[in-house]
Amino acid sequence: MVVARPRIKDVARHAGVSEKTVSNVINDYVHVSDRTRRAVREAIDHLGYRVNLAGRHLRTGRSGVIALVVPELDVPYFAELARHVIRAAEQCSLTVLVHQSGGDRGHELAALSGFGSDFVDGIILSPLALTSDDLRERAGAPPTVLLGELLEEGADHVAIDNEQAAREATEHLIALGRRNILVIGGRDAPGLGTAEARTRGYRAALSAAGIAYDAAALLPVAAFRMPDGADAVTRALRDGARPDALLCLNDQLALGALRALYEHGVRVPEDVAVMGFDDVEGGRYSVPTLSTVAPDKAAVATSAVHLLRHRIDEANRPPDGGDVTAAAPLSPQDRVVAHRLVLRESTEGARH
Amino acid sequence: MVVARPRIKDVARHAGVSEKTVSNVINDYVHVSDRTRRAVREAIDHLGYRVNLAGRHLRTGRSGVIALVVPELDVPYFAELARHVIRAAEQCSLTVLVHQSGGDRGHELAALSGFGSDFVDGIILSPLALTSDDLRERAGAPPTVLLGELLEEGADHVAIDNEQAAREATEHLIALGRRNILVIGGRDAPGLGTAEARTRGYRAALSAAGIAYDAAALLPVAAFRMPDGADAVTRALRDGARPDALLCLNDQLALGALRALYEHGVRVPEDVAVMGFDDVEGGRYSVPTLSTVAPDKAAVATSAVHLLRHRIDEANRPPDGGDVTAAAPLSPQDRVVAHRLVLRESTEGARH
DNA sequence: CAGGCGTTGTACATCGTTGTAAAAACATGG
DNA sequence: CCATGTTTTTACAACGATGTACAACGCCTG
Repeated sequence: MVVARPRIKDVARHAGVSEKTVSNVINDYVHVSDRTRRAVREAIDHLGYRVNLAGRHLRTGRSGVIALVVPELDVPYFAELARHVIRAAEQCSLTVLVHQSGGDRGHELAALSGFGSDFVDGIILSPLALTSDDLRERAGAPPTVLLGELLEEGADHVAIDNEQAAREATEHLIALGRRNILVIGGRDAPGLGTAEARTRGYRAALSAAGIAYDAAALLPVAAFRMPDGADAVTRALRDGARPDALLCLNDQLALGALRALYEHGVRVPEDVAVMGFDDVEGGRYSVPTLSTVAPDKAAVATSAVHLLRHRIDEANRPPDGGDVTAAAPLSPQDRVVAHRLVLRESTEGARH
Repeated sequence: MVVARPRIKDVARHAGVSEKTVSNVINDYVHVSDRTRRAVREAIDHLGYRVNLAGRHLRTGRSGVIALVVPELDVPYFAELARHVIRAAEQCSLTVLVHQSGGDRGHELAALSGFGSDFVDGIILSPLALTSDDLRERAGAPPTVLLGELLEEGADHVAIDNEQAAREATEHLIALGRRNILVIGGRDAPGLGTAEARTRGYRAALSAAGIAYDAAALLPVAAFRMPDGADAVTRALRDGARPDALLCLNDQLALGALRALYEHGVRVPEDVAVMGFDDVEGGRYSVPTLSTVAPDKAAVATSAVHLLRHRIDEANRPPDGGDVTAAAPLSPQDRVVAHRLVLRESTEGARH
């Protein structure tokens, strides 16, 4: 026969105290004598009690679950990021629910306001299709941290300095003597996304080096995945482009590009140097290995999680009894995380 | 000012009915007159009501959340699988919590019995380190579906026919005239894991072709990732092995192996043919592209989710009033999902 | 030793929903 | 018009935990 799981009342009875006292012990309330604390702990261990999260959730309004919303989990960058986020959340006693938006605005919106609001304590969102307007109207939504370029003033976000990173990457290519640099995934809109920021960095580097900028160097892509990178390169070559370098706005595009270049008999890096972004594992084992901009993914994840944790606690503090010492609600945070250039064969060639 | 979210009682008041009636409408209870049903629907829309999952969870004991437990999310196979599982779960109105076990038995055990039991309605577990004993003792755990080789009789599980798949892959290599086939990640234990099953298939193919089996052909790895594949190959070559084919027990090992072979100036497939397992996207763009065993991942995911959904509903049905028509509890299911060989450059060479 | 204060412990109500059981409303047939 | 059966609706009590408010206790001080 299956023994029913013990409840707080069973522990209370077993320890000879009230239910509330057990609750106090569980929640590390200060004013509990060592004697009773020990007794309760013992009862808990003895019965194998563990709190029922449904009850706690209903009572406290917090579930201990946060949502991570990414476009696609099978894009390695997001998978690696998710891994770090889950790890970091664990440290903060949070559990992570992973959602995929498919880069779809509807899904992202739903994530932002909808499904979560009574189930999830907070949201970490890596937006692809959202606009600033969407963000502005998120009333009643749980605390949210955005990953990637800042879309809207009032929101917390965590990212590397994409413009600067792209500039450094481009400067590296220029330093190699390359002048005709195509940008796979580049976008010259005034927009606020990551692609736009990286494109700005590219232009800044060109301009600083006195190289003319040609909008035709930006090759748009439907998605940031390998097939798109391969297609873009194939199309460009067929259209007569003769680049001596590619700045690919993520590693998936770059890996697809490497493949397409190989198929066209173009040597990397001799004929064309290739840079990516993200430093995914695949780029460390490709042929040739891929030079890339490596964001500190662990730092992105921990920053986002800690920031979110802070917001959650903040939102849950008693409605401020005018206590002057109480920390004022934190102003919107822009956390910039470190990145570095990782130079490998696709720009520097094999070591001898 | 923020308006508090409406509760069921607000809807009830607004529609002029009892709370229970609202609940009945929400849950599509049959005996509600069309008139009241409409009125309640209208009130719901008008107030923008949405059920509070905490309350429902506490009352019903079900959260609508299932856990997916994989060793590491940044192994592309698991990321791709997770994507499919999340999709499939969505179809069944289930939400997915992703856990990473790190291939650690402790974590897997915790997943199996611990954290979930009052929070998660069911578990999909891709075990790496669990033993049959661990599985047998999962009392009081929520319904569980295992992915991968069957570890224990009483458990539901979903997998491809790993032994057969490995046999086909090996036969393909043999048909190419290869005789000296190393198995990266091979394991000859009597064990029950996926690696063991694939190794059996390899041996069966050798034996059928009259090729002698040498246990030294099995190259153990610490993990099933690119570095391990590269290391294994490097070590083997240094030790004087001169294989003409590699059967890598997953694509990550294979991609690592490709890189190592390249570094040693070994041509693929001319000198050494390489096969992997899983058909991850990386293998479609590697140089050379990777021949592999492609499991129907979407089918694995949907089978697992549907099976789990079934178990959850089953576990929640009223304790059977002797109704003869009630479906008997399903016996443990072994679902075998289709796979196929995908032949690419790493065994067949480039097309001309 | 009364009075005051800070520490420990408890009774009770409550979070939002749904199952139970029974009442109310409605139909049907004699 | 009443007995009978079938819908439709409702009151009430849970589910398990914790916040509030207060009682009990010990200790110190005057």
